[in-house]
Amino acid sequence: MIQAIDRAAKVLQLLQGARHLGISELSAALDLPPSTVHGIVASLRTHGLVAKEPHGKRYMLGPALLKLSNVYLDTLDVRARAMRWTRELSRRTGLATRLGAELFDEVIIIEHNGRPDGSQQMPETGLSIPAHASAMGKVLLAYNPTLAAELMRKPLRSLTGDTITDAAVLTLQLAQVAERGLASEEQEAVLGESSLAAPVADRSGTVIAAVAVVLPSSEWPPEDNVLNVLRETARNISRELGATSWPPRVAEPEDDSDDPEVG
Amino acid sequence: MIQAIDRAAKVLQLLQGARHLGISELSAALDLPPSTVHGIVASLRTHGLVAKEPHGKRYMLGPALLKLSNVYLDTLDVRARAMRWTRELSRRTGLATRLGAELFDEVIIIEHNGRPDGSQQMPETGLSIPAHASAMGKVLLAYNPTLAAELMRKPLRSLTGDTITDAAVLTLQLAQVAERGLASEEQEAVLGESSLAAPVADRSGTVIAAVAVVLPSSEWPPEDNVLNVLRETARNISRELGATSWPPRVAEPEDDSDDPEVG
DNA sequence: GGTGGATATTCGACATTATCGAATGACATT
DNA sequence: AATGTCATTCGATAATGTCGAATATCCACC
Repeated sequence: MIQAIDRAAKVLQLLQGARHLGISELSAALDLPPSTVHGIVASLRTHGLVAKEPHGKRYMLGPALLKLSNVYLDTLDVRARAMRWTRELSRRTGLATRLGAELFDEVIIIEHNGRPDGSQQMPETGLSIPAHASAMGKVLLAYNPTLAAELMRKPLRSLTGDTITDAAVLTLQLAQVAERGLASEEQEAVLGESSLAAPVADRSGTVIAAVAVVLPSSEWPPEDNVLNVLRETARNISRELGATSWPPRVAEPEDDSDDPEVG
Repeated sequence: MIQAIDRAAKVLQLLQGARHLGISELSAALDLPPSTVHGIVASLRTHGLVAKEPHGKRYMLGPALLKLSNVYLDTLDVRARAMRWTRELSRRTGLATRLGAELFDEVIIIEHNGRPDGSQQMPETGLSIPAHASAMGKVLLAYNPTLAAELMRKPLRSLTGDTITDAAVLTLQLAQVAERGLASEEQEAVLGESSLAAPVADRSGTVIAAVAVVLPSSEWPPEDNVLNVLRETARNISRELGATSWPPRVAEPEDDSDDPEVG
């Protein structure tokens, strides 16, 4: 781990959390001298990863991140392949759909289709949700025991009254998810919103993403039809990626322990 | 400039261009030993800024960038304030609209509204266009001589047959843009697509963004009405940001020479 | 199915490199 | 107008990242 890069990344993370920070604030948060932080920020700035506030002296995230992120999305094979299927899923169920990938202890939405009812909806691509509070997250965790173990080393943060905060309960659910090839969540992340997710596997059988349908809790539980169409969608995407069987098998915990590969 | 951070940023840039690269390819591109590059990539990877291909040994951009970029967009005051105005602009003109910010020698689209005709259109947020080939870019350059000078130090890349590649011609246009408070571009970036842009200023009178309408070249030139509504939109956004006059004045070249602040 | 080549990865000594503290400069606030 | 806060610059020190050789791993070809 290269120290300077680690510190630079931490600066980005801090700005991600606080939006606007001055050198002294960063300096305090990182427990580093202001001059050191200044050097780091200046370096990030020359690459557009950080920008100075128009007239204040605080710093914020920079525009280069937007460009990088756009390329990131383009790079994702799953996303390109999944798009037509998630659109169809949305059409056939009348529900909003999501495609999510793992980002440490969160799920990040890499594709989103609003409900096809024409109502004005916020695009959700780029949002991230704590994995343990999300149906997609449960899917990703269920098929990746290493990740699940890592996640449960810290206490589970509560987002609503219904968020699972007990590791034992979560573990139990994950086992069921792996068995059924389907995860659900009722108002565990957002009040009034529930979801259902299924695993997407690639050629090697590794689960690399999750598809989900999102529905108002007032419409819970969903019809069997929704479950079937969701499953079918996950299987179709997986097949298009070269997976031979579905639902996939749970990966063996790797001896090579650190963070799992993402794609 | 901290060396390690500079190199890390270059790795991100390379991955932005090539999507998938192995250590040896990066090593060759950066002219650094593989072990050094490996260390850099490993550091970026622990922060999710870079990810390993699911089963290959090459690397790609990581999901953390998507999250950062989402926060970046949320951070932008201009964007939040401009949204209702650009939507109205789109509605009143029947055209696609964009809001753009400066990213070195490019303009990056930070907000996009498709044509309100209901046709299927690709979201453009996050796309970047060489500044000299874009109406928004011309606006940003016209009000920032330092940036314009910097940009013309390298030859201007041609994107279509109509792209301005002659610095003298561009300089002339920029002067006109600053005078009129309006820039235009006919198929200089994309064949069949032309656009018109106006400056957005903040409280201090600094031009921090540009609004644009995009129209098929077949509909060129636009009606006077479009020009007026565009101007009105730019003025309204600027006023909402606290600008007192519009169009803004051209900033004096700063003695403090390096890259201008972005917001 | 076995072998060879290429590529990624690990490790430790060295010297380059980033770090830090003090001094300066800019700003805002009283 | 003066004082405090904060960002920024600069140069010496030693901690840090860099590099090359050795090893492991993966692929492709035979």
